[in-house]
Amino acid sequence: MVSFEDVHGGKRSTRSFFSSFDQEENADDGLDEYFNQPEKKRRLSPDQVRFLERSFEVENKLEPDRKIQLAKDLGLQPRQVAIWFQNRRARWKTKQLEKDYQALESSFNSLRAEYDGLLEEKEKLKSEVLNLADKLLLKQKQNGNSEPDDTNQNLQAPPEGTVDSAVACKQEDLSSAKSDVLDSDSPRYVDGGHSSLIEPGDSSYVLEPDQSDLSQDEEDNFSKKLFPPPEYVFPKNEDADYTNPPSNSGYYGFPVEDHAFGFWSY
DNA sequence: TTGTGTTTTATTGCCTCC
DNA sequence: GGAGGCAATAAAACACAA
Repeated sequence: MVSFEDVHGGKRSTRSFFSSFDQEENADDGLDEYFNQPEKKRRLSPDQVRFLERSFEVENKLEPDRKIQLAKDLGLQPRQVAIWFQNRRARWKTKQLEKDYQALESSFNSLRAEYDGLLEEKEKLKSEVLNLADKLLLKQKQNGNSEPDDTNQNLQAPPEGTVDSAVACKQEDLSSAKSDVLDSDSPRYVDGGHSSLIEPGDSSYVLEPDQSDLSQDEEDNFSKKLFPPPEYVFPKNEDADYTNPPSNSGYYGFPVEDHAFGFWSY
């Protein structure tokens, strides 16, 4: 049992919401004023908040018995305790969403860098192929052989699109690699939520394929793979429930290191 | 002191579960 | 149908720059 009767400090009062008049405002002249004016909100004292925080760390849901006991210990109304826990869970969830967003953002950024590198490599290889084809043609002309035989034909520059198809295959690998990363590192959302994180029109939607090189079909496939629909990015996972903050009763829904509660600072 | 942005406490309305 | 949870929101309390 912890008493918070004497923790009032400074401007703050730790009186319970509906019992405040029984302390310093219980004089006759104060009663009328008390009942005629709507009660002002009063912040909890730092000690009360600390106590509630510790309790929240132990278990973020509030059973009726525990609520009553906490209210007794803190000199608050049970309803105030319930409200505090409700708001605290909401803050916890917001914080978790921020963390999730940051994780996804950094994953996206690294994939974008990888993609840019591959694009660059693709251009290099492409020009190398063209260069070699030119050399080959030149050699053939020098040999005075205006009609290349079958062997030489095989060495000629590839028909338009061949190189890009090869590159497209690479890009396919990249996009599957991307989904692999998201599969393994990203949190799962039961309802496929968070799909708005990366959307066309969003300022973060900057990753654009080199479409000039792709046929229409390839373009379609490419963008589908690079920007899969939300359910592809966040496959359903029965094990995850991101709607529920951690509780001691079992599943947390987030990686273990996210559940230390230590991140919450006041 | 005052204007403004942020945080905290509390309410409301809807939903789900028993 | 009641209890309890959540999202959205209001409003008081607080922090802080100008």
